[in-house]
Amino acid sequence: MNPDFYVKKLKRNFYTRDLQIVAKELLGKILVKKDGKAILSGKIVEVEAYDGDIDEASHAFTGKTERTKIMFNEGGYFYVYFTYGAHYCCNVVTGKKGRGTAVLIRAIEPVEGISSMSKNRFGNMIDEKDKIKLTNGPGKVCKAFGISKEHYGVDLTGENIFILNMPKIKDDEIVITKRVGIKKSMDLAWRYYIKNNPYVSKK
DNA sequence: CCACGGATTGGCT
DNA sequence: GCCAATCCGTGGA
Repeated sequence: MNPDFYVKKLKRNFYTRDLQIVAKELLGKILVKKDGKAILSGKIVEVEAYDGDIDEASHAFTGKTERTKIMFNEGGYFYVYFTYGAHYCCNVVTGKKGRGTAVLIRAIEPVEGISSMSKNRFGNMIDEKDKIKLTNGPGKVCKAFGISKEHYGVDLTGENIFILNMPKIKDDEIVITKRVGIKKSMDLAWRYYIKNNPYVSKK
């Protein structure tokens, strides 16, 4: 699908940088999950940044707890949480150890393993017209990729779940808005998505 | 110990 | 557009 020279796994030093930079640069990168022989992958098209220090909407805002402790690790780990009694959401931990920052992956454009994603989401193969519904939301991404609590704390520099490097999306192709679905710190414009991408969850 | 409510989704009015 | 579903982490008693 892509020339080999830029398709390679992101290393620790990508993730340990500043939250907002990592959030923005995650756009266009390819999330990969290996399930035995099966490979699920997709392009990250929408993210949100959460900062435990100054952001009341962040789960890390109240400090380190059993649920949030992975966010205080150095960047490059997976923070998976369960919400509304039904859905998992996945985040990429960023920054230096002790910072409590993470990037929520809100939407993905499927690349490989579309039939597996269909089964995970709907229990069977879907019509082409429904492909858009596979991964256009944070809960949907986790369902499609089969991500749940067992993936809490996974090291993204490992072999099971990782992200492939891709060329940076240009600034004029990135839309920056306020975040979605939160009731605190609503003024912060920490949501980033790829302009005109059909898999973005909301306009 | 117990009550509250959520970084959502999908179905119904 | 509105709202119920449905766990469980969190915080107050």
